[in-house]
Parts: sequence; structure tokens; C-alpha cells
Amino acid sequence: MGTCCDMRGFLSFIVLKLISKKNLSGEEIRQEIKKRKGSKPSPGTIYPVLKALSQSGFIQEVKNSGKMKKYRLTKKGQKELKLATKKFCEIFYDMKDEF
Amino acid sequence: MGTCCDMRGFLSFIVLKLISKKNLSGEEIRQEIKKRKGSKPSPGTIYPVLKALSQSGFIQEVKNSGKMKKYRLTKKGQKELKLATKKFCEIFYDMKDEF
DNA sequence: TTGAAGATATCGGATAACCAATACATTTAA
DNA sequence: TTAAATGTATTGGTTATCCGATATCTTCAA
Repeated sequence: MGTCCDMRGFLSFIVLKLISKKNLSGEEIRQEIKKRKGSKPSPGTIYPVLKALSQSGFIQEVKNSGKMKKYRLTKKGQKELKLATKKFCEIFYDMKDEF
Repeated sequence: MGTCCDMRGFLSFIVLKLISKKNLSGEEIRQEIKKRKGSKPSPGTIYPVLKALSQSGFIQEVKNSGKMKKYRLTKKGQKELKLATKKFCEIFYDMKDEF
């Protein structure tokens, strides 16, 4: 197993990516990540990330009737995601054949 | 810029991937990463990673005439890389279109 | 209006990634 | 044989990710 593939450092990246496709709440994000990764990030992990992304102006709360607090990507967040994606692809260049 | 795309946690993964393609020394790995990422991981970063991977039995020193100490992937390392790659792809599922 | 349930938020602490600086080893050139 | 150059290794300290536990807020049903 090893520690080769945990998500340190890429959590915010994934969160941005997920929110870019659909407005999501913290809980929904936790579930989506569980689907992919197997384990659900704890509340103490996900909410600070959302807060930080929010404070950086990358995401923004969106009003809705449901009981969950959803976020959307801001213009600034789009730019950041684009940049991060570019870097991601440069770093993981040779993974493109693996999907 | 943000901290969205640093390499925390994925350094060992990349190192495994690089070595899987070609036997490499620490210095060569540092250079390859610089090419991709922009910044060169410091000695204090890369050598402990190599040591850890070596102690886990994922990589192995390979004798050679040059002045650099090269590593190759072991059978165990191949397995680990395969597993990690699988997980990577599950997690970053939607990045496949970005390359 | 109150209580239960579910989502969100915060806190304290553990771990590991990472760097800068320094020390050690090996090769090659002089 | 020595010295420079280059690669390797270690140490100490910083930072950010992440979890578990606990607390707060919100919604809805009773």
C-alpha cells in the first residue's frame, strides 16, 4: 500500500475541479471524494479547505433553498483552476496514457 | 498562484514513475522534476524519498561505472506503481481530457 | 416551540513533505 | 597525491494536510 498516493496538497485542487463542474456543498464534496478515493475526508479536513478557498476568493457561497450551503467557482477561481490544471498536466505529463 | 498544486504526497509517486521508465540517480530525478515543475526539489527532499522507497523495497541501487548512484524499480515497486497509478486515475478521473 | 437529524465549523494534535545548510563520499583532473 | 567538482546524505526546523472529537448552526417534523 505505502503512502505513495495520498492526497496531500491536491485536495484543494480537486475541490476546485469538482465545484467547477457543479455547485457543491461540503457534504457533497465529501461524498464525491469517497466515491473516488475510497475514504471520506473528515469534516476537519474539508471545511477548512472550503474556508481557505473562499477566503482566497476562489469560491463563493451561493444562495439556495436546500439545507446545504453550496459553493460556486468565481472568476478568480476559474483562473486559478486553469493555472493549476496546466501545472498538473506538466507535472503528470506521462499519466495521460494511463486513463 | 496559491498552494493549489504543490506536490505534497505525490513526490514518491512521481519518482517511482520516472524510475520505472529509466534507471535514474537522485540528481537526474531532480533535473527531470525541475523540467516539469519549474523548481528543483532540494537534496533534503529527494534523498530521504529515495531512501524510503529503497527501504520499502520499491527501488534498488544498480551498479554502474558512472559517478552517479542509479536506481531501478523492483518487482515490488512495479506492483506498487501499478496500484498507485490505478488510484491516481480514479481520483483524478476527469483530468484525462486536460492533457 | 421544541427536538432530532444532518450539515457546517472549530480545535488540538499528529504526521509527513519540504527546504536550507551542512557534512560526507567519490570521481576526475591537475 | 592532492584539490576541485559533483553527487549523495543528514540534520533541524517550518508548514500544511489531515483526522478525531466536539461544538454550533439550520431545517424540518412532531
